[in-house]
Amino acid sequence: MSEEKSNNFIEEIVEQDLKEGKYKRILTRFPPEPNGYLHIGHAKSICLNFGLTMKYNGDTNLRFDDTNPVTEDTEYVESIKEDIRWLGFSWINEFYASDYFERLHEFAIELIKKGLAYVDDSTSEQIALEKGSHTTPGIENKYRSRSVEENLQLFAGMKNGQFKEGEKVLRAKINMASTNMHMRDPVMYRIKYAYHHRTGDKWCIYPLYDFAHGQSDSIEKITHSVCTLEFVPHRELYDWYIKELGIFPSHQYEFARLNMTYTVMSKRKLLQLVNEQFVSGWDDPRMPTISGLRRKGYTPSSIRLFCEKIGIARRDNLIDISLLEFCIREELNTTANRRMAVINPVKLIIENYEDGRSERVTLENLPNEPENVREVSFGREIYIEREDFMEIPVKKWFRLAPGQMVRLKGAYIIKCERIEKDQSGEVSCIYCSYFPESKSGHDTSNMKVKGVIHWVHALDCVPAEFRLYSHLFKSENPALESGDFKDDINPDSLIVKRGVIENGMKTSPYGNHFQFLRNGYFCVDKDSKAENLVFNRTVGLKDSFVPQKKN
RNA sequence: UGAAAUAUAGCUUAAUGGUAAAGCGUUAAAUUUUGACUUUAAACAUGAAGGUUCAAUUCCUUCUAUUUCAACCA
Repeated sequence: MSEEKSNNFIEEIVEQDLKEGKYKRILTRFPPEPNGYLHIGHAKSICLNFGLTMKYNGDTNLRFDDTNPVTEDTEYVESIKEDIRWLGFSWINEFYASDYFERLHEFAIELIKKGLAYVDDSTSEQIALEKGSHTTPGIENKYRSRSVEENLQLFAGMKNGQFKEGEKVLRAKINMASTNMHMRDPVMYRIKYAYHHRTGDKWCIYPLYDFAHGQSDSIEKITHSVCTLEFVPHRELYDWYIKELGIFPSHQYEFARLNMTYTVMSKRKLLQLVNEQFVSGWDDPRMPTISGLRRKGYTPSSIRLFCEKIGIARRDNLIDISLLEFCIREELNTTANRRMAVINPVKLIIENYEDGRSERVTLENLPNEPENVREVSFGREIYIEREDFMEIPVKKWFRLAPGQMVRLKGAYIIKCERIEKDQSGEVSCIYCSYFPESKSGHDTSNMKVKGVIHWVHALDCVPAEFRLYSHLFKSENPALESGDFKDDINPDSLIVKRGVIENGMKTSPYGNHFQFLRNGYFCVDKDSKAENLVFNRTVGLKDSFVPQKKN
């Protein structure tokens, strides 16, 4: 009974290749650079790469693209592995581009010997200048015609530390007039006296992305090397190295990267938000990182569902963040236990309810599971949400207002008799009467009320901190804003509230998900302690109530 | 003044040389002890111009718009 889902264009290619017998088995790879945390855009790529080989019975390698020792770190390696596992995927091999430094070095020598690579003594500025522009071809410099022997000798010198950083590079000899800038004698190796997180001080020359990625794919015999659209112009070079080296022909296919409203996806910008402390860290719940979403209360399956829903194509896109929110609501609606929490409390006293009396009322943990219940304490003094009372109600106001009646969820119908205000004019207490025969489950009152509100017994509750998150940025596409993207940060992206919650929540461990009735889905934050419960709002409930103008 | 990629409802993704489909979002209504969920309904699309054709969103040409490309980053 599964609904037909059409293949995306990469699945079409894979099916075709399999059908034609081009490959017996496919192999993909996920190639992160360990210089930052994974974000929801990476999740799209992960779901694609691993999803492809799950669907077509192949394997996926995890390969760290660690060719730039100055920005990379093992902290990132560990977080990346954790995030992929958490998303529910497992790789068959864990590889590192640095595993291939020896091989890559041999490849470079091979190209020098073929007369296809040369050592250039120019400065980076000179090289950039000689590259020309989109409209003018580049020019060939004097080092381009060095002999094979000289190149071999100089490259050995580079490797052996005879030159300073920036003094020399190894370049491929391709075509300085190509319309593709990447083919104008791209740099293959540069000198860097930097400690590498895996190879230590063994090397002082490091290959660039283009000279490492395709060959790494080839060494691993990757059949389908999937990446994002910015790499389209690199494909010609990717193919060139593979062809000239005569190695296994991996193929590159590109899809459009994910963009999402009200957030940024560039690692550079995310790093800036962390470093400049606009957020508390990579796992701040406002970050679009996997770890941030996890802390905010997103589940692996909700993220996978999201990735499935956004699809794979080649056109630029800006996904509405409401789709992500839909995916987590849909799941949590069926799995998250209901609890009552009052985030912005105001006291309510039921004057005709005997002082000192209390009783237990029964509430469902999950709708549609009538057996699955808990008991909650009820009494004369309770807290309700400040927003559930309006002194001068708007039209179609179903909640509490002077003289108006409402049901307390799972308990009685009450009627607002009068209110009390403090010096500042704010409501400090709401006085009500209740109808004893209206008790939930035993209601003989025959009364009908439109509104049902949640509440917490004042004598049997615990204080709690609620962290209410909203969009990190004010505009839909912060990347498009001119000037500093940080000026667009939403000052209200985190609002901390102190309220109360029904008793019995003290021992909920980190990560547990709840629906706080009428307030939204929340999870226990890692900062939560028995003395100070902390809940993160994962996402609010849909709210179709739009206040009309006052009556 | 270059090259490449892309263009289907508000967003995302389908499909087809012959009635353009779905999810999200939006708007109504029903239901409801969560103004949630659920159910029902509604509105909204093939960038433009030519050409081939009985018939073009699909094929061809041109135009326009958007994105990407000149790091010793990936």
